[in-house]
Amino acid sequence: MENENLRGLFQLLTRRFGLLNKNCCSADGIEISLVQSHILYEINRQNKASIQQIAETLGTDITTFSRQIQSLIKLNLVTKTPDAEDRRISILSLTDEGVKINQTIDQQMNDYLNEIFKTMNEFEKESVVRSLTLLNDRMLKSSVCCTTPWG
Amino acid sequence: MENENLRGLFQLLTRRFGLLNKNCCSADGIEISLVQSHILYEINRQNKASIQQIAETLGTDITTFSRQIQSLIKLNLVTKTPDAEDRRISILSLTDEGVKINQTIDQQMNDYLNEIFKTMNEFEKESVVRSLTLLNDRMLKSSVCCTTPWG
DNA sequence: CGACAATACTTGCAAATTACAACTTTTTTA
DNA sequence: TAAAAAAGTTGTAATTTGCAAGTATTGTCG
Repeated sequence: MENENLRGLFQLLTRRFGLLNKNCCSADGIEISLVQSHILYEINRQNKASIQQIAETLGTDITTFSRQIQSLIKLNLVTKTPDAEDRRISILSLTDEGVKINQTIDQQMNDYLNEIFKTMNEFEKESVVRSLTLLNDRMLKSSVCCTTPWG
Repeated sequence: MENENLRGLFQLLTRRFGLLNKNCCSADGIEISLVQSHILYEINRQNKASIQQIAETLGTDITTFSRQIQSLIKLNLVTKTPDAEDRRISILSLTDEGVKINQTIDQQMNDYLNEIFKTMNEFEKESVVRSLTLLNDRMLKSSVCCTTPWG
C-alpha cells in the first residue's frame, strides 16, 4: 500500500474538477474567472478576513491579490472595509451581488457533482464524501507543506 | 444525502493539492511551473499523443499550448516528431531529461501524499484510494461537462 | 515620549501567460 | 482536381503576475 500512484489520482481529479470549474461557472450575465470564483468562495468561507489572510490561503502573491480585489470591487462583487481597531487592515466581504454569484456558482457546481454522484449507490457516495472530508482534514493538519493558519 | 456541500469539498481539496504542487516541485536544478508539470505528466501518461490531444485534455487553447511546448522543447524536456502517416500532426514525447524530471516530481508528490496518508489507518487509506479512483472513473465517463476523448 | 522597526496594503514596471485572428502546410472530400 | 477541413504556428494585444519600492498605520524599545 506504500507505492500507490497517489499523485496520479490527485492530478486527474483536480484537473477534472478544474475543467468543470472553468467551463461551467458564470452567472447572472457576469463572466468571472476561475481565480475570481475561488476568491469569492474563500471570502465567503472565512468571515471578516483580511486581504492578507485570503491571499495567503489561496497562495497568491499579495500584490497580485490586491489587484484582483480591485477588479472584484469594480465588478461590485466585493467590498473592502477598514478594520476598526487596526486601520492598516482591510476586511473583505461580499456584496449582495457577490453573495448571489457565489451561490449561483455553488448551485451549478453542486448540480454537476450530484450528476456524477448519481452514478454511485448510496454506500459508495457516502464513502466518497467521507474520504474527501477525511483527506481535507488531514491535509489541513499536515505540517508537510502548503498550509496557512487559515486553512 | 442530496444537499452535501460537494463543491466545498472539491474546492478545498484541489486547492490544497494545487499548493502542494506549486511549492514543492522543481527538480534537478530546473524550475518548472505547475502548468509545465501537468504537461509533462500528461505527455507521459498518453503515449504518442499529438499536440492537439494534450492541449484538449488539459483544456488549454491550442495556440497557447503550442508555445508552451516550444518552451519545453527549449528546456530540452520534450520533443516533437512528425507523424509518419499524417504530416500535419506532431507527436509529443519526453526526452530522457523530461522523463527524469517527471519521475522526480512524481516521487516528491508521492512522498508528500504518503506523509499525509500516514496519519490514516489501513482501512481509511484504502477507502480513500478507492474513493478517488471511483470518482476519477465516474468523472471520466460523465457526459456532464469537461471530458475529452482522451480523458 | 519619540525614533525606528514592523505590518498591511498599494503602485511602477517589466516579464510571463493567454487567446483571438490570420497564416502555412497537409490531408480529406466531393 | 478544386474546395473544405484539420493540425500547427505566428502576429498582436490584453490580461495576469510578481518583484521592488512606495505610503500609511501600528508596535517596540531606549
